[in-house]
Amino acid sequence: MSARTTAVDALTRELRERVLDGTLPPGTPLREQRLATEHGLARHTVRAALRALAAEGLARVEPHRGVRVAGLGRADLEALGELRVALEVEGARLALARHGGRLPAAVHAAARDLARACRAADGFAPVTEAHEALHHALVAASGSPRIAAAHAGLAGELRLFLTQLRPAYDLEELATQHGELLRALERDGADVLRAHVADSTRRLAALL
Amino acid sequence: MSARTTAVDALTRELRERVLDGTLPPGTPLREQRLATEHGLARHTVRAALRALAAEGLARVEPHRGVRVAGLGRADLEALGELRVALEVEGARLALARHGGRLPAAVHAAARDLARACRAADGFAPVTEAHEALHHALVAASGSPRIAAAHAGLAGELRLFLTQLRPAYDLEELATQHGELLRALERDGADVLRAHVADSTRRLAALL
DNA sequence: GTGGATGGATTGTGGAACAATTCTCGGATC
DNA sequence: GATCCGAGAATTGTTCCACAATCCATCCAC
Repeated sequence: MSARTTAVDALTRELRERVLDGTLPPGTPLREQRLATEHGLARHTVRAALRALAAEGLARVEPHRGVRVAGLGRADLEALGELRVALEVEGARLALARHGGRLPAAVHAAARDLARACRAADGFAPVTEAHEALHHALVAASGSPRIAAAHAGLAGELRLFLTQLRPAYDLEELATQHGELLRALERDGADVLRAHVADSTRRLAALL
Repeated sequence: MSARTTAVDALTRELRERVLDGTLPPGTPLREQRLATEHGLARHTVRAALRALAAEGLARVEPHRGVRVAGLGRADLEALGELRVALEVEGARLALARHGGRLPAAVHAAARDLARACRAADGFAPVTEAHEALHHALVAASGSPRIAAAHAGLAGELRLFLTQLRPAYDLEELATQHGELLRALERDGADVLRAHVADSTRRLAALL
């Protein structure tokens, strides 16, 4: 029951939600005074929340000019994809090394969850969530907290792209494709992930 | 000439310096009121600077308990090393791919600078600086801004370890070792970096 | 000793104000 | 008409002060 959360955390969470669900489109200016009065908070609190949001890559702050919801371009998407490749490939490599060339049960479970979400087909959000969870489970299985943390920090940005682009995914294909991905990882090693992530980045870039 | 910088930036910079040169040893509590009066600033300003420092990994903030200079343990060092490997290996891979299997002139120049700094032997700082610059030049040559940015964000933390450990490096060896590293990269590909970084991490860990 | 009360220190937040900077827009100039 | 310019508005950066919430150390009762 305890509202075990600070005011700036609460505001950060709400703003993050609104950015990610598209209520606040990219480029929208986030004025301190306006947000403060709207939420019944002090400007300092709003400021802190805005900086936190910027640290997640969901907003950009220009000194003396305010902060606005982060916009996205093809270059940003590609750069983000390259960073994801770096983290996921090395994460997968460590995960495989730690578990004798196999992937741990948590990863396979995440793949099953994704398949289930694809079949259920009740909305887009559960699928992207399960997809994100699978990729993160893979990285988390590396046992490397910093790689996992860096990867988790990218989740928001990635979702920002997804909510903007609403890609036309074939859900059936998405499920089987990831099942095959896990098999290929255990058979051929971590590098097969490179093509997988690069391909999904390419698909998104095509929508820009 | 313009002091084209905000107060919080200035304080962040000063605190960063003091943390990195060892004036503020790990574990030192950074009290808001104390820093505010000492520097003639408002507590809010100090708070912002402390959050910025924490975002760089140089301080840790515990809610309602304040922030203190980041301490380091073996686990932290190893986790940092794994993240560096992820970024540097993929960065090097992209750099080689972009330049037809070679490394661009900027990287070779950085290696020469390192060799020069090692021979000059006037202090430790120039060597670690040149060493950092070489590794970053390698990653920057990837042309991937996000990978480069993530790598740059690790520089502070890495230096925090170095200033604490003062490893006994054979400077002659350091220079030749990195010259050989570049040759090996161009000959055998990016993966040779893994052993290089892992080895240097191991050396540091041995001092803990 | 163990298990609280209690008070001091520190962080979290609010409110108002002012300086510094950027933005806006109506004129003056060409 | 287009461009430059300056005054005022809007917004951010910062200070000061206050108070609630939380944590911490110490002392007391048992």
